[in-house]
Amino acid sequence: MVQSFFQRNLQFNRSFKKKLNEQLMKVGLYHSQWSIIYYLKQFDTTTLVEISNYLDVEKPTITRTVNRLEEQQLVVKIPSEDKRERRIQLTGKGLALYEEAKQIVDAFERSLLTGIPDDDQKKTVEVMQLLLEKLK
Amino acid sequence: MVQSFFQRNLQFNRSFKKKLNEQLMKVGLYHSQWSIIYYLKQFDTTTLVEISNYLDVEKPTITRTVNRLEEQQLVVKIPSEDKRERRIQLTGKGLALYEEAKQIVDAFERSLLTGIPDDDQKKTVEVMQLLLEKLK
DNA sequence: GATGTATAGTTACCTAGGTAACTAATTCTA
DNA sequence: TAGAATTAGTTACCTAGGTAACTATACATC
Repeated sequence: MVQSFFQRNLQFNRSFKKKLNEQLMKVGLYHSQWSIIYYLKQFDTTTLVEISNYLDVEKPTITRTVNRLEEQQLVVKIPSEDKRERRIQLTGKGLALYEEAKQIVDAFERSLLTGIPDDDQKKTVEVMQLLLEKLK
Repeated sequence: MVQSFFQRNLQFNRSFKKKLNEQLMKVGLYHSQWSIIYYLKQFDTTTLVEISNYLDVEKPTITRTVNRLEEQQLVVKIPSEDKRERRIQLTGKGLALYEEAKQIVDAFERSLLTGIPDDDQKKTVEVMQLLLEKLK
């Protein structure tokens, strides 16, 4: 049975998330938590809406994941001047975990990408980017 | 902020599933239900384990989705000689829905892929396939 | 033939995504 | 400036993925 372009992508994605979760288990994180921690590291303080826009994930999903990070004391929510929003920030513990997780994720991604020519990687990213734009 | 190869793939995948679900809503299906119906159409009768192996999705997930298809009377479970297994089959209603959904999915996928050169598509599939094998 | 192992499927429970509808605060506008 | 519209975030509830542990049947082996 021939698999369509998209079926293949769905399948790759399931496997990738599974293995990435396995790796991140070493530091007690899930991949969605990692995405948020990674974003927070780059931007110091941010809001739920900013995370939602950047990751293109709906707000309720982000709310839930951030709450779990807060329970683990990896982030704190700081009241803002605009009383609607609360600025989210990595704690010391969160920053330390970032460093640990970064090693793991980098090694994992490198191990997957080695042996795949740069041109092929670039072309694939181009195609994904184009498809993403067409979806919107 | 530069997005990694994999972050981009995760994002594309979220958007793709979202839009595919929107399309399939027209016939009251979710994309995971569609994957199973599509597989059943090709193989006439099959088992839960076969579906699980082919889609590379764990058994409990398949169990749940197949049960929902059964509730909608799109599939039936037929007792087998081997009393452990139950062979799963599309009903008439399921087959009719397959035809409807196929039109929708084909049109959706075509609209996304038009304008993307065949070579680029092929290269992308190659890369995904290679990455998938490396994951195992 | 009894016992141990493998297989099909289910149940319970976890995270990750979504939508709809809501509150509270802010901003826009007539 | 009062009222309308927008925005930040939350709550409730849906499907989709996962793991662990279980039952029942089948098969293998001693």
